Amino acid sequence: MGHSRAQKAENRERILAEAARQVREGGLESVNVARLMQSVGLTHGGFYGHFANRSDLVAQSLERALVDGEATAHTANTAGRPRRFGEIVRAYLSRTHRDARATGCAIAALVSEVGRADEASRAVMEPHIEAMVALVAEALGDEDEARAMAAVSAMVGAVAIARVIRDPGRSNAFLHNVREQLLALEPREPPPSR
Amino acid sequence: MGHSRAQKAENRERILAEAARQVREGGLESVNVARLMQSVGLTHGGFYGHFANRSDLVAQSLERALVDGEATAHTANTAGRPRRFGEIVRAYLSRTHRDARATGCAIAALVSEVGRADEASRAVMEPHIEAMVALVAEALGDEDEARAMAAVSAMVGAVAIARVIRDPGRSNAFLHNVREQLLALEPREPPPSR
DNA sequence: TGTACATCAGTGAACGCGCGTTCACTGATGTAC
DNA sequence: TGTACATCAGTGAACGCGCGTTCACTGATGTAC
Repeated sequence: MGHSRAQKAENRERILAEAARQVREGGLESVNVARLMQSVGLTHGGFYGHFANRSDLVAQSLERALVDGEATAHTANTAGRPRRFGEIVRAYLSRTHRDARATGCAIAALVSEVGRADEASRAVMEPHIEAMVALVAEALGDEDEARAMAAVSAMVGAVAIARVIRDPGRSNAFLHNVREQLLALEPREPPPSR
Repeated sequence: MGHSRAQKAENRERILAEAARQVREGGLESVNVARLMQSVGLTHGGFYGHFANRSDLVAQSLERALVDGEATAHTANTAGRPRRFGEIVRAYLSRTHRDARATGCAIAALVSEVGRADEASRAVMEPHIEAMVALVAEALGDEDEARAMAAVSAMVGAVAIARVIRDPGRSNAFLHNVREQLLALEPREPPPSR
């Protein structure tokens, strides 16, 4: 067995990345130390060499999920900021994103749960919400963030709701309708090109 | 101790109502049989005279939470349908509603959680989402539900997000901004009076 | 460059606690006569 | 209307399982000389 220092860092990394997936897939409470370690090919005892305890891990994996999710959710297939409003909306309100719970936006995956979590967890998610609002406001060319807040609420709400609706057709329709409504919002200053 | 049949029905009722509160306050997984029974003044053993098991209770209390929440969330201080769009939005996106997790809309309290729950739980929430969309569409005077879906997404998303934001001022501002944006949506056919 | 020892990442058995569930029991309710 | 018995709502001890956490141990890595 390779037990080098480099290996340790790499293992910690894999544990955290996997936890970030599991947290989005099953919620904060779904993370199980033994199962998590097993899914990374290690045994549960080693866990405490990487994290103080389960709750430490959960806090860190929430942050990680939020960071990882941002990339997937609105960058989809393009790269780098600043992005066009239409691109963000289309990526976020796509079927792909709806179906990619484990890798998609952690806000949509965990909002209602984090809303009743302890201050620490809320503090972790909060700046990511602000960042998303700022990103959307910028894409809209707005100086104040009012429209962006409404758009972000609608995006997060729609994806979360679309995941509840079992019939694929109706779920798609929901996503589609909200997407069209948002795309009708006009950027204030015309974006770089169109 | 009164153990009459009428008492039993009343007790079941109190257990369910309390579970519906707890489910919204702490999530589906937070319901604890012994604690629930204690909070209703009974002992845990008696629970199984009322429900098949914990998961049966959770399913029923989710439905109950959704029903109870509808009343509180958009009826606020008025009574009966159909309602004006502005009234619904103002009630839903109020600080009162944000702060009333245990008694407010169960969709906002539990969307992201139910989105990854089993088909049964999703089937319980789904018609309540449809009902909310229908209510809003009616209030908007829209024949199709596209705008209503966007409005519902924004309402649910905004309340869930506002519960994450710790600073009361910023949370209020978020709620306020989304509210104003939604109020700008014009009912198509003028409502009964204004 | 090689050897000896210390360090340390990971292992897996064991522990304890919380929690859902069962069950023999109690005492009141309800019913048959 | 009263008595005797059956029913049944609720009690609380006990059980078993899942799960977080600990810890003595192993064997490879890394370092001192």
